[in-house]
Amino acid sequence: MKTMKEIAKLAGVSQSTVSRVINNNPNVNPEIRKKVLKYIKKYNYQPNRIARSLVNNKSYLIGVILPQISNPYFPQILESLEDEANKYQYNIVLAITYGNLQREKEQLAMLISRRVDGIIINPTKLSQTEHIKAIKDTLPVVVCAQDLEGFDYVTVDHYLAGKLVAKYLINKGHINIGYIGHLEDKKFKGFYEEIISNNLIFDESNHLMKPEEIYNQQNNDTVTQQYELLSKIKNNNITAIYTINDIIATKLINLLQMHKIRVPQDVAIVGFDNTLICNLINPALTSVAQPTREIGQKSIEILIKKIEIENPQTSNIPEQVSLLPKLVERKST
Amino acid sequence: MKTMKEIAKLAGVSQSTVSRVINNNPNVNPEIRKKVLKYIKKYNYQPNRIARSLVNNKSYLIGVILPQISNPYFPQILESLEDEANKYQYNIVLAITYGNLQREKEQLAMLISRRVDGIIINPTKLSQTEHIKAIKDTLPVVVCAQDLEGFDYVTVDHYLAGKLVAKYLINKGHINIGYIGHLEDKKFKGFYEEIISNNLIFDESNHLMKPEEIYNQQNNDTVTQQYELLSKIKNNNITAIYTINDIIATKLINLLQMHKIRVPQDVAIVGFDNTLICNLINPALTSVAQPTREIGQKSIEILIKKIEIENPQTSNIPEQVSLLPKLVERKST
DNA sequence: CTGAAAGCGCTTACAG
DNA sequence: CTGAAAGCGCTTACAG
Repeated sequence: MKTMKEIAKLAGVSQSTVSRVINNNPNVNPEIRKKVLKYIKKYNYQPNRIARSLVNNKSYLIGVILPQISNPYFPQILESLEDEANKYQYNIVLAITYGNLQREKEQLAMLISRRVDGIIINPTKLSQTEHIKAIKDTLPVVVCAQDLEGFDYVTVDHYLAGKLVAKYLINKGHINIGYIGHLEDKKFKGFYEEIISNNLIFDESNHLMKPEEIYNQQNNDTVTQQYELLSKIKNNNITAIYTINDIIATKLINLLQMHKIRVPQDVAIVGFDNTLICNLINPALTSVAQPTREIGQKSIEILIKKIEIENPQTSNIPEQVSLLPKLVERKST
Repeated sequence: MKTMKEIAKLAGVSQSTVSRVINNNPNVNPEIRKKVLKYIKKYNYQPNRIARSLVNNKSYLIGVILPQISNPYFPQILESLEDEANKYQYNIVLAITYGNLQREKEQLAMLISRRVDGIIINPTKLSQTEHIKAIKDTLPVVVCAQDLEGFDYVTVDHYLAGKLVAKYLINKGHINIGYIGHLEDKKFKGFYEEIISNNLIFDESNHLMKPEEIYNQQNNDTVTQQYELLSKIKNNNITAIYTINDIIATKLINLLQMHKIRVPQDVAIVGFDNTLICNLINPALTSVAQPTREIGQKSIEILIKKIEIENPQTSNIPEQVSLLPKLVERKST
């Protein structure tokens, strides 16, 4: 691979001039520009962006840290991040943590060492983020698809999503609605408050189980305590169930059908994430869609705004965006 | 962020010495090393890898070019690539082409300009690869999850996979087996030859349709000419169908069930890729598993071997690895 | 419009 | 064991 110096020599000009041609600096004699371009083309010269980064103190690289990408939800976001970053001439260095906090720290150090211009992160553990906080005054950081106080973030509004599901099901006439998920989840909070504000009841008997009791994400295995679940549904006259993701919802539908409980006639089911699974199963699954494309786009937009701003101190108020969820209705409700 | 020069000044030593400490060069007085390390820790100094890359002419970056990652198959491979690269201290720059050849060329130029040490690519169009060939004498390239003559590659053996499916179905007693896919596909070639070598028949009536006739990958839409398909199956007494991916297989199962054709009693179905969908639908889908983890690992291993070899000319024979497919039997057959 | 020179933050012979 | 110096491939004032 030729260097700029070699191209300069071949064209009989100085390195400065070649640099000016490469960077479209108008102060170049058109004749000379043409000659230089000829040699650039002839040797298929590509300027070394590493050298350029060193001079400009800017890598045009964005580090993206994700816990995993085998769940179909993250690839959608990653694709959107990559696509949007490209529009601004940035590229993505991918760092996966596999749910391991130590690895997240190492990946963070690696990205800093590589002098990425900014970082997009979906934190591995929302309760342990000191190491991320520690760098955010040095390097722009945007939290993606999670809301984390003190940070810039872009996420779907989980609280509203919960409300949306409750409203929809109540509107359909359901008065006794079950939930499979964690009670601390904001997806639940909005759901719960909507139920209560409609003078309906949600107590322990409506909290059917935790997600890990029906499906083990690690080894992809079903671990249901079936009979407990089924009796809870029957004994409490549950007619609709809100689940925290499409996989859980699908496992649930299979289980119910196996026991001759019809979906949606006996029990309606709502999933979350609106993955491609929804259209593949029978009945097709009603699910809450996250605007993954917008999440990716907005994350990049905010990050690049922070990168290219002159004095970072002025904009100390974090930009926090909660996008609207959308309920996609299908046959399961 | 501090520089090496500043750390040197603080520690009262030369920059060379700090460099030696950073690089674990044994020729450093233990006392001095300790002192230098103290300042490195104190200021949380991280050496600038961009500068290092410029000196060493080595970026420890691998470019990965994929057509997309929203299909659940690619993330598995990408995860494996990232994980394996990390073990060798390399990181991944992600480049997605979205099935666009022009974009593939741009991404390739970008990666060259960034001076990645090597490229892993799943080509967007197998019929148009001149631009990839053009760079492979300059930069190590490994083709991933495809077999492309003239290149190093790592893939599952599609031919064997086809044979495997045919053998399995014939062994189950099926004598009239349908296929949904393209006839040029190697997945079909092995399948076909196995059928023929068992003195069974495969003619036009067994080629049920092309994949794009049952499912449009672009807009995620079902476009079946249902009646044509159903009558082909009935009129020809097809009792088993081999499809080229799990999504098509699932669409097919839904269609059959809608028309009261039972799976597997009336028609057995085999998918391809063994994605998470297989366990979610009813009946669970028998599918050909690709060893995605091994594909990723082996791709990185070969690439890094090529990167770190002294004279690239000697190893002009491309390394081509075809890994064994595995048939995962479930309820659909 | 053009070129010589300094400098980005490192590594690495070389001399001592 | 240590430091001064050259150099990696660029960009960018500066002088002309």
